[in-house]
Amino acid sequence: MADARQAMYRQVAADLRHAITDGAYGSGGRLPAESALAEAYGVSRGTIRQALSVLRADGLVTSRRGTRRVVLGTARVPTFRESLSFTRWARSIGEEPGGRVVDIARVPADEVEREQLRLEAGDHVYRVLRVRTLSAVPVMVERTVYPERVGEIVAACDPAAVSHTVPMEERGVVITDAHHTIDVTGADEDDSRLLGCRVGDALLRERRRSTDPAGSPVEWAEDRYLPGTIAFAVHNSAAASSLSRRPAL
Amino acid sequence: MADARQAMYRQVAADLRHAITDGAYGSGGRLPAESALAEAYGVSRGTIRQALSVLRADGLVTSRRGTRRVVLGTARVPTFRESLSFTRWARSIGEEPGGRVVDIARVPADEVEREQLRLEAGDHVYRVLRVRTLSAVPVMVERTVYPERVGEIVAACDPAAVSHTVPMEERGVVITDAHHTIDVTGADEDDSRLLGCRVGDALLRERRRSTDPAGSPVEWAEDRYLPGTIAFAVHNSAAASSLSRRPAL
DNA sequence: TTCCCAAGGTTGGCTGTACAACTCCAACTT
DNA sequence: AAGTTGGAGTTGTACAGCCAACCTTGGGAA
Repeated sequence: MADARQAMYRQVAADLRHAITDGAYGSGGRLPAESALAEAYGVSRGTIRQALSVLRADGLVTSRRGTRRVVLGTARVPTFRESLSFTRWARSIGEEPGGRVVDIARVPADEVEREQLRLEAGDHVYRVLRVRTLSAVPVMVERTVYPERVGEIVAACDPAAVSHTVPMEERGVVITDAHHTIDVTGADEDDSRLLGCRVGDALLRERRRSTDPAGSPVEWAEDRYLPGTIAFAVHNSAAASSLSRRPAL
Repeated sequence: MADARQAMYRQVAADLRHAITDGAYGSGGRLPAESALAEAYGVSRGTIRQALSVLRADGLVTSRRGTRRVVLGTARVPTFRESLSFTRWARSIGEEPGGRVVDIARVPADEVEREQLRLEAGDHVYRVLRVRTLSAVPVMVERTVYPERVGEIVAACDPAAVSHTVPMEERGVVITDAHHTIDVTGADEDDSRLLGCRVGDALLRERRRSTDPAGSPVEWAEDRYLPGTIAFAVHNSAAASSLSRRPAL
C-alpha cells in the first residue's frame, strides 16, 4: 500500500496490480467480489470500483455484470510515463538508452507547427533532431518540435543528455495526454545517415502530440524506428477505447 | 439523448460528444462545471462524472482539479467496435470494403495457438487466410485463428462475405477487450501473391488477440497492410493509459 | 435424464453528501 | 509595480445506500 499521499483507490489499484502480476489469482482466475475486497481493504465499495476501473482500462481484468471479474493477463503493464519516454522504456526492459542531439534550432513556427502546437503567427518553436541508441546501436531518429517555453529547457540540456523528459518534469512541464499515429514510411537522407540504412528503406513511424493538464500542446514529435527494434502494444476495451485506424495521408 | 435502454451516463456522454465534435465549446474551450451539467441534464454529479470519464479516456477533454475541463480536440473518435472491424472502419471513412477467404481449415491447435487461445491439448482451431480490399484494391492480408465455437460461425459464412464480425455478433460472440501489437514485417510468398508486392517488401503488421466479457479468447489474428494504406491512431492519458512499446521479437 | 425455474450472489448504474485539493482572480499590502 | 493573501469556484476522493440487470447454481418438474 505505501505512500499515504496517494489517493486510496490508487493504492488499492497498485496493490491489486501487484497481486495479479505476481499470479496470486492466476491467469483466467477470478477476483474476489467487490464487497469482499472493500471489507479486506477497509474502504467502501465505490473506492474498490474506482481501483478496478483502472485495472480494467489497462486490460488486466474484465468485468461483467452478474459474475466475478476475470483476470485477463498477468503481464506487467507499463505506466503512462514509461510509455511516453524512450529512456524509461529502455531501462524498464534492461537496455542502456543513449543518444545525441544532431541539430537544434529556434525558428519561427510554420503553418503546420502553429496548427499542431496551437501557436500564434510570429511565435517561435525549437526544432530538435536527435538520434537514439540502445546499447550504443542507433535504432531511432526523433524529430521534435517544442513551443518556446519547453524548447528553452531542452536547449539548455547537454546534447548527449540521455533524457529530456526528466529535466522537463523537474521544470514543471507535465504531460497527461498524448495522441499517437503509427504507420510505415521510407527513410530520407538524414535517417539513412543516422541509422545506417539506405534511403527509401521502410521505417516504423510514430507521430505524437502531447499535451499538459491545461490542454496546451507540449511537443509534436515524429519518431522513426528501424524495423525489428520495437513494436507498439495497445490495449483497448469497451470500457476505455483508444486504438483506431486511420487512412494514411 | 435518444434510446432509454442505454445507461444514462452513456446518453449524456454521447450528447456531450456530439456537442464537442460540433464545436459547441470550440477547440481549447472550456466545458461547463460538472454541477451545471448535472442540473442541465437532471442527473446527479456522479453520473456526469461517469460520462466525462468516457470522454476523458477518448482524449476529447482533459481534467484538472480546481479548474474547468478543457476541450482537447473536436475530431470524431471511432467507437470501440468500429476500431475492431475492418468493414466498419472502411465504411466509416466512405470506402467500399471487400475481400475473400483464400483458405480455411480446421486443424488441431499447435502449441502457440493453444497458449494464445487458452485451449487444451487436442482442441481444434480454424485457420483462416483472407485478403481484404478497399474499392476492389487489395490492401491487407489477414490470418486469423479461431477457437472451434467461433470458427464454426466463420466457416458457415460465404467466402466472399464482407464482414465476419457481424454474423459473429448475431450469434452472440461479443468482443470487449483486444490487445494489439503493431510493428513492421517483410512480405512472404502469400502476401506477395495476394497484395501484389515483392517478397521481403515491408508491411505494417498488426497482431491482435480479442477476448469476450468472460475473458475467453475469441480470435487471434495477424493483419499485414500495404504501406501507405493505413495508420493506427492511439490516444493515451494518465487517466487511461494503454499504449506501450515492446522489444520486437 | 433433461429441461426449467427460483434463489442467491455479483456487478452496473445512480443518487446524495461531505470534505479535500487545487486554480484563478481580485483585493490588498509592501 | 510587484508580491501576497484570501475567497469563490471547480474537480478529486470517499462514503453510504438502493435497486436493476445479469450470471450461476441447484433443486424440482417433465
